[in-house]
Amino acid sequence: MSLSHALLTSLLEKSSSGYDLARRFDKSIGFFWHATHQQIYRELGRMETAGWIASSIAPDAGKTRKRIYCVLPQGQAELLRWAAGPSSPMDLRDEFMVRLRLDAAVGPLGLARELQRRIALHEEKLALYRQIEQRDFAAGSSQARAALIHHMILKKGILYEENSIAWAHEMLEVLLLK
Amino acid sequence: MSLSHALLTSLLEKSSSGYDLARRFDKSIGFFWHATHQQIYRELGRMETAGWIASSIAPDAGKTRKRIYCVLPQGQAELLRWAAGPSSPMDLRDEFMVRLRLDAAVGPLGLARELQRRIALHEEKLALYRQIEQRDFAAGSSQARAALIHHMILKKGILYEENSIAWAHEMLEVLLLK
DNA sequence: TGCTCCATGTAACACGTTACATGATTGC
DNA sequence: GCAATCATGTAACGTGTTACATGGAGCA
Repeated sequence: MSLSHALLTSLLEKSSSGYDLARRFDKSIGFFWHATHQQIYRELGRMETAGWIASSIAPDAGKTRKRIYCVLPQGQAELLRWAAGPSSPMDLRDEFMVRLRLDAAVGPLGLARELQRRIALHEEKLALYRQIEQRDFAAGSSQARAALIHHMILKKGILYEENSIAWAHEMLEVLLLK
Repeated sequence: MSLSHALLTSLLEKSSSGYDLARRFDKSIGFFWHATHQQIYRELGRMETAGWIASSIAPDAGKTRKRIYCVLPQGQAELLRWAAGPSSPMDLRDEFMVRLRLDAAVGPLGLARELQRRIALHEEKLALYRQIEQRDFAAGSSQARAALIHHMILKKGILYEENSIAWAHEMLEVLLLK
């Protein structure tokens, strides 16, 4: 939808190379927005052409091609312009729901195993999020606006995982009924 | 990801024209998987070429081009093959989270209004889902396996909306702090 | 020497969105 | 006759995925 704006925001937080950006992205915004390195390099190229960002050879480049990207005033203006517009709520495109409908239509497909695998994945993510929460947002510490917002974003993820696990357990009972 | 399998499943539930499929899709699987009619016609063409489905002129076509698609044994086999594989859990790609990070980075952007708009959207959807629940899955009625599954899918949507609304209210407080 | 990680890229293709176009049917 | 809806399609473009390729740096 607007990967470019997500990348711009990440670059605004910290100028970095495409590679670093890819890794940071995976560990922050990437929790709810995955992007491959190919997408990222393509977008960086476009944004540089558009004059939103500029690149320079990294101080620690040596003989490598490493370059650092930073946001130009034009890029920042574009971000603010974008942020003022409406945002469409995400849709929950979940393959597993289709499989469930198929199961309902043609009879038991033995989806319980797959559902249990998914529960394990959700629990892994939840554990990770809670670990981050304890590390970065210790209970009782007074928090600045920015920290509060980051905490709320993380909480969104935590709620989603908890929600998914609870639902999956109930679903499992239905699948195991007979 | 596998729109084709979602469409196949929908066609298996009921053979229909591309247009009807698009409308039914929007009102069932489409609650958590939107597709435009262009995507649907394209996929139908591909699946017919692949021998998964067959089309015939609709009985009520008159002078129109209306055609009915139905799933062939090959298509059904493909569905079962697909259903046996692993399904990747969906990612929560939400633009608004990026806006929040931007707000945290550069200062208040006045996102409260937009958040309130989103709360209203979530509440609309929730009301719709609950209405469907009352209509199709009346409390206390004994339910067959298929109905139980459909009910659980709907519940997934209901939980998600409730979840989103609760989170959004908490988020709103943070945004309105100062 | 060979392995892994850092760092960037090309190419091809699949999937999703938007705009535009066409013609029949239905209801006012 | 006109508008809305039914029904299907083309074209162009933007986004996302997968496979493959290149070369430097650090380490055993």
